[in-house]
Amino acid sequence: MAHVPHAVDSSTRQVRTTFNPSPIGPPSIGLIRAAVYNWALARHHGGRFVLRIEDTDLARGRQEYYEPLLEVLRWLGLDWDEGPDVGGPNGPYLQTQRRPLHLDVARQLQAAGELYESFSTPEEVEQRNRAAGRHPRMGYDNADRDLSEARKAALRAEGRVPVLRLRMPSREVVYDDLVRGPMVLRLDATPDPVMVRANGDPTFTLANPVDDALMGITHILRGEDLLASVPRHLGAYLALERIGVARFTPRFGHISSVLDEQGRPLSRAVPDAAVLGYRDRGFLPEAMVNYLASIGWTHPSAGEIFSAAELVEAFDPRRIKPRPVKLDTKKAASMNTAHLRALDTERFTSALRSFATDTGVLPSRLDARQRRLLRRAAPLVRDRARNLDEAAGLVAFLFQRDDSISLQDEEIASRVDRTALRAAAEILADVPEWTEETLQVQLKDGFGEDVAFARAALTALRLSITGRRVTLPLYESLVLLGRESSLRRVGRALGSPGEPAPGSGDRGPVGEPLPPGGCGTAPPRQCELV
RNA sequence: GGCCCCGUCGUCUAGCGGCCUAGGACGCCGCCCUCUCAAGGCGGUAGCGAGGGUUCGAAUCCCUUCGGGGCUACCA
Repeated sequence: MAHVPHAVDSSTRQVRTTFNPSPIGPPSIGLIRAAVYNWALARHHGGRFVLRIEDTDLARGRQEYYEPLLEVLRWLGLDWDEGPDVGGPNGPYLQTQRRPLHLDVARQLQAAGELYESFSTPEEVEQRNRAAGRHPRMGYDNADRDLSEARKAALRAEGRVPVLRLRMPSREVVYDDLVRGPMVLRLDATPDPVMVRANGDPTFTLANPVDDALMGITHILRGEDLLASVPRHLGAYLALERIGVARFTPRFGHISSVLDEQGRPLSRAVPDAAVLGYRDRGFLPEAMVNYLASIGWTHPSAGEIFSAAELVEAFDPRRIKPRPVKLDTKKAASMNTAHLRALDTERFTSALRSFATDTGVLPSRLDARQRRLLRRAAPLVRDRARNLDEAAGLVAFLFQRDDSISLQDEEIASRVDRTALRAAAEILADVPEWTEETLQVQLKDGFGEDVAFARAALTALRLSITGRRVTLPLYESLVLLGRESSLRRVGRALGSPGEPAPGSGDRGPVGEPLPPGGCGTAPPRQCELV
């Protein structure tokens, strides 16, 4: 007979969701996607988002992965209401510190007869399965459920130490998955699971439900690999409810795994799996949240590009696709571009500035002139860079010293047509006023009808003032850089007297940051002092 | 072996019995813009795994089958 577990009524109970990662590797796409969903669910309902670190796997858990976990969540703006750093009334939030709690609950469970001592070793279980003609991988056969005290004493006398197993109820339940809908589960098809190991350690099957129960978690969105352990968890909650530790069974939702390009479950070895890597490659946090949420979830009306606020507003776990999804970094990149273009100048400038500072393209302190430069360049950059990394590259030339622009790169050097550049330099030298319009008119007039020559000259000009092939629009770049610096850079490219010739090799590398208060367009004297 | 999940263009996705000769996005291909690298604009390519039902009508419901994945631990 089917039995519906005590359901959570989200209309009367505050929604409390949780994210409980194990720090066993760099935070991955799949893992953080779960965080996004749980966070969005809590925020959607005006509930609480609880962070708990399941660091009990000492063998695999590493302290070095703990901090990156919090770092990712902070970067993405997935703020937690309870957990490490912020505390809360249901702590501690590090699972290793909750061991006394787990063991105390285990004692209560055992006293109530929910847990029993089991002496069978895995080898014995397998032997019994074979002997009985069952498949060896059938699992534990519940053989120790009703051992007499005398028998237990005898086994103990042999030096055996028992594990504590949960007595699974023999009944069917209708389990309604938050993302997959209802399914019928036979709880007794699952062998009685170990809750406390022989060495006294609690297992995940005990610790996880106990912690979630104690923390009042109402909804849990987790990986589909845990779908198979739902019966065990349901059994655990039923027992916890009976002894009064849990007041209800939370709702579970199982999200699919993320696959690599070949369709294999994403492993930590895949570089693109690491979320922080995207940040380092110039992703905007809002774009990352968008992409993460988009792995299997679609906004009902906003289209593919949506903000965190829109995600929260519309989030419904039933819209999460249950099927596995391949990682698509190109799609992620295009989303990032879309978010970048959507930024207003203010926000774009500050995003660019902090990224460029972190990557060393900009000095950590900008003077007023540099700030103005950055601000003026920002709108130009925003409409052509596809990510912050490119954006930083596009503005780099404005903050480099004139003598650090390198044309050494073969690829670049070969594109500099010296004759055409000389012609451009001559025109530039006589430009009456240094504005986009004037520059454009003068240069165009100067080149006459020869399109190929004009193209060569403009290319050479771009290369010599920026040292890069892909740049901001040329005339704007010249104006931004200023007459002095522009002419000096062109002169250097031509190898003017007194200046090192191209390829002479004594210039700093492209991208070399200026010292604080650098001198991109400052008077020559100051620059040469540096 | 058992239990469970999943299956629409290359990829992600819309679709929840007629609006679908299947829509969108990314990718890819092509074109346009251009006396500058880009960025951008426009267009094209391509899919309901298969077979049976149910129905006037199925991508949508049912069954079977094939394929992919998970679990079957004193890992989490």
